[in-house]
Amino acid sequence: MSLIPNISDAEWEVMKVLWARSPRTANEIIQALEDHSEWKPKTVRTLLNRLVQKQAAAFTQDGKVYAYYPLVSEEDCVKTETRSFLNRIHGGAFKPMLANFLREEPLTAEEIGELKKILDDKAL
Amino acid sequence: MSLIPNISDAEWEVMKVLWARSPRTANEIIQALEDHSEWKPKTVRTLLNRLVQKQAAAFTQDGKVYAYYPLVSEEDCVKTETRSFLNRIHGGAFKPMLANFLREEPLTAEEIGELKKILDDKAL
DNA sequence: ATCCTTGTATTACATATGTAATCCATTCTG
DNA sequence: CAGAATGGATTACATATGTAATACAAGGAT
Repeated sequence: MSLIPNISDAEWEVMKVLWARSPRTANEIIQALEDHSEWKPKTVRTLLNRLVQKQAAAFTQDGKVYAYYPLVSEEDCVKTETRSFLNRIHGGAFKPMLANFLREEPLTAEEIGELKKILDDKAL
Repeated sequence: MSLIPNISDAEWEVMKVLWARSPRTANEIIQALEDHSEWKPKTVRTLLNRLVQKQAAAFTQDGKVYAYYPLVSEEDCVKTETRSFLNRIHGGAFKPMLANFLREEPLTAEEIGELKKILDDKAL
């Protein structure tokens, strides 16, 4: 039942890069993050180290260079985070949150259709 | 555009008590929390102080006793937290998260019906 | 062989958070 | 009035997190 470690906001950004493609060297990851963040290379390296410590990621060594890859799947992490979000905010109840957000969020007709289809499938 | 302060997990529990009914004295809040937490009274007082500092709550003084009340609405906080959750986990996109969870979560037929109704209303 | 470069390892430091304990002032009790 | 109890104010302390800088070691350049 592989426990998913807590992954902080900043770490999550790094994981997203790893999930998108891996393994990747530290420099590749730094590059990938330079686009949508202001992080200094050293910062990204710190985050990578922490992810390794937490066993959310690992690396293989090629010469002196490390290539990182995720140890936990995005799907599992998303599930874990969502569950903890639900527990925190909505006392664990899924439906109220959903109802709330279905009302709040702008959705296209098409999206609404897709969601209804999912519900239909589920109702079987 | 009243900014919602960051409210930590522990603080959120306290806010829930305030949202449920307020104003309440520190002792009443401590009592209310004793049921579903292991917190020592001093811990709850610390959390109350932090919430006041963050301007998420305030108190009126009656003699030596403080009665606390929320300064931010549950609805606004839930919205803020959910948005930040979506940004963090799903890159801001609502529908994928929803689709994911509609599939994962156990929902009763009745709940599915309600959700579909919300979607129908929304489709208009 | 030495110096520079580059990647990694170690260290830094402020703020947030969880979880209280101690200090202080005021009020109740005897 | 003196001591105890009670409630608030201040202080504590470890871990997490954001955000790096500095130290070190191995390999390439001269």
